[in-house]
Amino acid sequence: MTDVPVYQKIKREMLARIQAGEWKPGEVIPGEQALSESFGCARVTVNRALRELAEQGLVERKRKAGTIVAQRHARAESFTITLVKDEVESRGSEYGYRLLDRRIEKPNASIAQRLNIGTAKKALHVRCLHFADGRPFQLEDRWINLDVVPKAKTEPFDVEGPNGWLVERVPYTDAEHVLSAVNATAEDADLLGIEAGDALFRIERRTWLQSGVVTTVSLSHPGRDFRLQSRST
Amino acid sequence: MTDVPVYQKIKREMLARIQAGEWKPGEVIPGEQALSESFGCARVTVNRALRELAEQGLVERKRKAGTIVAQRHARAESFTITLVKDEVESRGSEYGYRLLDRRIEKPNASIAQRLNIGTAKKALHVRCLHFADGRPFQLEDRWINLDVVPKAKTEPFDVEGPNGWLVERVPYTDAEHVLSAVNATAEDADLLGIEAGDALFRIERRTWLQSGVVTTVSLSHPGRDFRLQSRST
DNA sequence: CAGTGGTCTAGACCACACT
DNA sequence: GTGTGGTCTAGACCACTGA
Repeated sequence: MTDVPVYQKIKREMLARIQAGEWKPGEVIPGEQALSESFGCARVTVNRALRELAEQGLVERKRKAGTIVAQRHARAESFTITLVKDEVESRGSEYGYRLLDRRIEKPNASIAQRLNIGTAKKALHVRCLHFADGRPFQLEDRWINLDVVPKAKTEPFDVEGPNGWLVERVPYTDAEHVLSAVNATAEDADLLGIEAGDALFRIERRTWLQSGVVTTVSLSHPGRDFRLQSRST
Repeated sequence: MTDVPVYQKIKREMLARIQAGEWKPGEVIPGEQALSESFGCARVTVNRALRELAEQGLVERKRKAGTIVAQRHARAESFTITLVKDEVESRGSEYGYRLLDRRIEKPNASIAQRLNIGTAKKALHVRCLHFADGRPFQLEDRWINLDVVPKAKTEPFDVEGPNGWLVERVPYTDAEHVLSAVNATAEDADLLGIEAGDALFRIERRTWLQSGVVTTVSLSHPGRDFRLQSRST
């Protein structure tokens, strides 16, 4: 009963103080030193509690300035984005894959900008479909920067999607994700076996290796089959 | 240049080993004790590196069994879900609010289940609109459990939305979020000033205070105006 | 039962950012 | 300058869980 870790107790206590209005948004709260004394524990323990609250977006920390209660009531929620194959199989469905096209071509201005290369430069463009029990589950439209991943040049991607291939072979240091809802174009609908205009849940991802963009991809899922879920405490 | 924290260097090194195939998925990696010796640092430092990798979903840790490289290539991505008002204002737009209806009524079976109350029990049902520069930005459809939040019974919600009201007054211990893409119904479209069938980005949230459900809400945004973004390293 | 990770402590040094 | 958070260490105890 009482073997809840000390740093968690402290987190709860501090949460309670924030919610009780004892510590107001924008206000500086006592320093780690002072808190550790009042809680009767080591400073590192208070530090961990505060660090986790900061990760969750409830407080903001700055050296010298101290820790302040976050102005905006925002909490960071964590969603797990899995590889399609795992996602499909975790639902108990059979995974399927089909390559649509694979071309080395010049990207348009928008894609070139996303890849951070010139429009004169060619890149690898792959489009493919992922199935769950034979039903289209995800439409993948990907561009790969051949400067960063030259070995992709000779990879046919006919039996394995570029997603898994990249994950297993190319490391990345940074990632960006954008989630959105869009209406399916006629082409999207045709490929996904749905009606034009149906809602799509789209995940756009870009990954970097140091300062170079590795790949940028758009993953579209029929809205009725896809959702992202998170649960936090 | 070289003042990167040790635990981060260790994280990178371990990431590299995983990506190089030196440590394979499902395989047990050396224990913290052994690693700290080989890295020439304290065990706590290795512990922090591994804890963070586990939070990101790259490894799984079990007592006694040790640490294994995660089977599924999954990474947890963190998205920040802000209060509508802050979201609108952070875009430099003017925030507006309008209450649509507020009733104390019996929920249908689905909602009753979500609130974890019987269908005979009444709950507070609030629907309202949030605007950005006069344009509908979010349609909120909320149910509040009056057993847990009795003081909501007398709150009119005519000038402030229930979202902000709850955040400031009612603490919660657990939260669940579900993100999805749906097509707007005729009613949704009418209220949001869009066409029926247009894609909506929907956030469904449920919060608990200990074991009781505080509230469940559906937040719908016109797809063309809304996206969630994350950036991680 | 025994090994592994989870947590805690007391003390320390340092970088940063405000004054 | 100087105080605050960021990080690190060496050593310790404990809970969990697989063998």
